[in-house]
Amino acid sequence: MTFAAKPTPRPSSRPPGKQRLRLWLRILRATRAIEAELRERLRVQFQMTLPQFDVMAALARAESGMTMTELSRKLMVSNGNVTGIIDRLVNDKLVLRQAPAEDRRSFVVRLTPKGAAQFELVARAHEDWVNTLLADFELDETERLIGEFDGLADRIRNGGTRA
Amino acid sequence: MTFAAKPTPRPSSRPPGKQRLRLWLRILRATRAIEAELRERLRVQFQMTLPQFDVMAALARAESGMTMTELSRKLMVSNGNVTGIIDRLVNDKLVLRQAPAEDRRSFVVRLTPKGAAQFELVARAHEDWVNTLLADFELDETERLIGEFDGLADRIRNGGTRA
DNA sequence: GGCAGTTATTTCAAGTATAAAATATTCATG
DNA sequence: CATGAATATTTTATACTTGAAATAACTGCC
Repeated sequence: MTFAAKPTPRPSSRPPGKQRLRLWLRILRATRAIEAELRERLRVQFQMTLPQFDVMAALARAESGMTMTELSRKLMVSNGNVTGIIDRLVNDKLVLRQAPAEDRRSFVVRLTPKGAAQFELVARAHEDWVNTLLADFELDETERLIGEFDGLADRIRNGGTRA
Repeated sequence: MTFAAKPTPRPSSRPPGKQRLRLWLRILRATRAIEAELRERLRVQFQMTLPQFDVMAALARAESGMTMTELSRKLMVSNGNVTGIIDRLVNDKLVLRQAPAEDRRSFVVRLTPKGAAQFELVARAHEDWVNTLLADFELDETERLIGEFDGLADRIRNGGTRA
């Protein structure tokens, strides 16, 4: 049996390799490129911003609406931020706030019929765009990556609080 | 918010069109979680924003400085955006603009000695943070993912302009 | 030389983003 | 049932972000 043919410095005690950093930078660049592309298409074809679409997508999946805090956590943006996005969507009559009787601190936010109808349209296009943009990934490759990224966000969130 | 393990709805039975969308949403969430964590640590430990760090990182790698446009392309943010970030860094004496003699339209931006020294400090911490946050990925897994994400941003960018 | 077209940067308006403070409400507990 | 802690949202100040328009400077061509 032979050891590595490569001139590795020290296999056992590798210094904090830069590989994960390299991976992070690549993921970051790819994410930004995809977001830029989606943002541009949403703007040109549907006169809608990406955050607005994100909010509507979350609401479309929530049968009984969501509170501001739930939206904030789901989308991983600050709570103060959600206020402004919802304000504009309410202004455009795509979303409405309703006050639940049991807790007057909170609002439940949901899509209006107009909002739901418009979202259906946009969502179809959006899914196609993502399929095109990620066409590099074959089906089984996609499955494997889904597994590798699954729960990562939550682990980072929960692990990060103690450090 | 609860994160009950999903019942794994038999991947093969899902329409293939949705898989890439699912992958995209997971990548997006993970990226946002990592960015939030890095931003928080930069703020608390170094009183620095993430975009400012990104700019300094790009400059630290560029021996002879970069122009505004080069920075904008490298970081994939709009050109107008770079102006404000550089303004603040110049104000903090971490970066300086210098006018090249041959083209008076452009500036070359580079780190000051103070900026370079500070960046060294921050970069070490940043690398450790990323290593910790991406600790889920083993070395060979990391290598494979680097390969899969390599060039994706550029392909999206170049392919996206004509569509 | 003069002028059209391109390139580099800044400015602008609007929207997004954060953290922290302020408000309002609910809950637990004594 | 008072009151202090916790929760939900908005407000505020600052920073980031974009796309488009405005400036300024370079290039090529006649």
